[in-house]
Amino acid sequence: MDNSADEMEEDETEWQNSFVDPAAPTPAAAAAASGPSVTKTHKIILHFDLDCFYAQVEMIRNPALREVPLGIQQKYIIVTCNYVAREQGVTKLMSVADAKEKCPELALVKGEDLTHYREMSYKVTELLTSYCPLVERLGFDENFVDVTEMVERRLAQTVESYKFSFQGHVYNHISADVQAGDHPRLALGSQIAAELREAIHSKLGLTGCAGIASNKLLAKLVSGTFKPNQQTSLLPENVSDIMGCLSSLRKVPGVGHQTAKRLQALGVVSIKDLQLFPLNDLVKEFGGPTAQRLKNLAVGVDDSPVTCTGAPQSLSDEDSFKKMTSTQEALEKIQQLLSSLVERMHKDGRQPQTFRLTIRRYSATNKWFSRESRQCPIPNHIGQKIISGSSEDAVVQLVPVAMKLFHKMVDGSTAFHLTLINVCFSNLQSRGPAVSGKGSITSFFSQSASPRKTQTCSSRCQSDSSQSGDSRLMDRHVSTHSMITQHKSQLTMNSSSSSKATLHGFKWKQSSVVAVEENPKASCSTAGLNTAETNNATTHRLPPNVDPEVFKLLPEEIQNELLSPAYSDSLSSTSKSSSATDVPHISKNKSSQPFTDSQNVTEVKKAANKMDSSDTATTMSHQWPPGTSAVPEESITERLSFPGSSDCEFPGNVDPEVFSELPPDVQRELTSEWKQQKPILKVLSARKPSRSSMSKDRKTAGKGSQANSLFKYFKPS
DNA sequence: CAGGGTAGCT
DNA sequence: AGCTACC
Repeated sequence: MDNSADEMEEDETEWQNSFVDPAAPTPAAAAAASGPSVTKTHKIILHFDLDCFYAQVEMIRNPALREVPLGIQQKYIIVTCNYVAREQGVTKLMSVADAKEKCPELALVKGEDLTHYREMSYKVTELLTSYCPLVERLGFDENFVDVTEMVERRLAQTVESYKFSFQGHVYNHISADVQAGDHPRLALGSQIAAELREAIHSKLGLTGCAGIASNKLLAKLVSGTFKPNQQTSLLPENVSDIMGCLSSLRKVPGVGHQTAKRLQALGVVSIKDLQLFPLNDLVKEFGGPTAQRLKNLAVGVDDSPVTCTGAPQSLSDEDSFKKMTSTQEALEKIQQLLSSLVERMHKDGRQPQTFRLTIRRYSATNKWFSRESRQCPIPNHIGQKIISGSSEDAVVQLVPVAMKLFHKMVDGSTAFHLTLINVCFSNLQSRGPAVSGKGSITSFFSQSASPRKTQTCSSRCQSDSSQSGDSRLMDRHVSTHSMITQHKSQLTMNSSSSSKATLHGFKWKQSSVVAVEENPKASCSTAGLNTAETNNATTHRLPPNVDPEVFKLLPEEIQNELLSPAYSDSLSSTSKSSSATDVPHISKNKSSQPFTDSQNVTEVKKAANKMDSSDTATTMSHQWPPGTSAVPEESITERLSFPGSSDCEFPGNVDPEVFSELPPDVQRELTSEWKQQKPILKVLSARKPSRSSMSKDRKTAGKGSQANSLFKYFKPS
């Protein structure tokens, strides 16, 4: 069941190997194990895809929602829905009207504010990153992980070949010849995938699918073959099967609408068409590189590396609407968007150098895409205000800047009709001690300074957990993985503890999530209380003169020595309280009343209990020992927020206790009323809705705009 | 396409 | 600045 013990000897040699010859990706170890193919350097890529992500996040926030059909609504469409709703015929991207027709009982949660999703999304990425540094995000709910090196290490230290069994499904699996060729590595990959999925579940409460294959394309394609909460490995001999099964070229990631249309014009509609289509003709249409890439994709070849995503390169906020026809409306919308964007930017900690405004105009024909944008540098003094937390000032000074850009696109004196406005900060710079020229891994260590792309992550992973004498649980990685915590702080991944700044923008610095630790039981109930203590737990900052690339290759004790001064900072988690659009949650339609409030509590608990036991992987050939399945029960129940919970935001004159005694339908009605009345505009601090924000602090900004009045921007100048 | 993000190439 | 792609 577990690795027998082969111990730290192994580790040491590993370290030395890496240290001595950092350039060779897989040194002796690779050759040692299994077979001839060494140079081939077949990669093992994992693709993770969380199940109905937004719905899961909402179900964690309010577990009562687990039992009812739930849709996440943005404007008039259901962007995703839970599996209860899917059973009733609701699908992604269905209109609210259609969805309600299919399922009158559908509970709806507004999902336009992405805050919670974004936060959870980064927690997942961070968690994965803490096990293996090569992680690439794709949207909020998918991640690629290159585990090639981790696999090699395990291969090198595993003697018993019978251990190479697959976890989860194997695509089109027929023969059980698990020994051949790449199978052992894929099998190890599937074991890692299972462990990572389990970690995501136990630490974050989320379920998802994984695909295991030799490249990103294949991993992604195969991950969807068994849908909720399962995983599938793809053997090389079945690559053509999975490619052949694709119903159209559009199913190939990388072939979008436009590309598909151009191919269609050439008479290429199926995968097979593309496989057989002469490369030369393809080159004429797409150019060399793209043509080759397309041909490769058609046969399941994809050499694109897993590229560390790191912290986002831009932050944006947008809103769409049916029609906007006046400059006044635009001004207000821009102001509103800027307020939340500036706050987010502040939490990120980096200073944006560029601002961009984009719009979408209505036009009966050609109504789909076509956005226009204008951008400009952000004056330093404004940037400073953003990072220093003078958010209101920053907004006040940015609004005129934005309006200038607006008027470069929109002539305020003639009629217009807009359907979307987007504001964006980009060219994000981290101030802070010299990020070594490389622009690399440093970021993962530094706490206030930049993340940045860490190109390709230098191809080598550092230690993973694997040394485990017996707990093959990667939890052990806490000790080997450098910047993780040293002692078991039990922090709880989830929040409620808060840190002023540096949130998910880049949590990269020190994976907070991972600090959650054996003893999940204890952690959560105390989470809310302990935060002050747990927060300054332990992260380390690399001494300035230490090259991180080198650092990570060092043996653990040396690392520890280098790091000895404590670290500060916050663990992830966010002060939820600040979000105005936060709460009310169940917006329902009349016809049904899912729960009464007394039920509410018990239902919620039930739901939480169900959680873990129910779905782990399916055809797993072997299950976790009972004890290891770390149940996040408390952490889940802690998060609940239904009417009456402290999570809820009530108008000032409403006593939550009283509120909770009201009949549920009354609660709902009140809740939705408040929601509608509450303008999205988050009031930045505890301040009054100071409408007058613009009038104070007139600094005669270096150039343009005395902020005296914004009216001058109503017209083009 | 919807919706609210992202990233990369040109 | 725009397009294409991804979720």
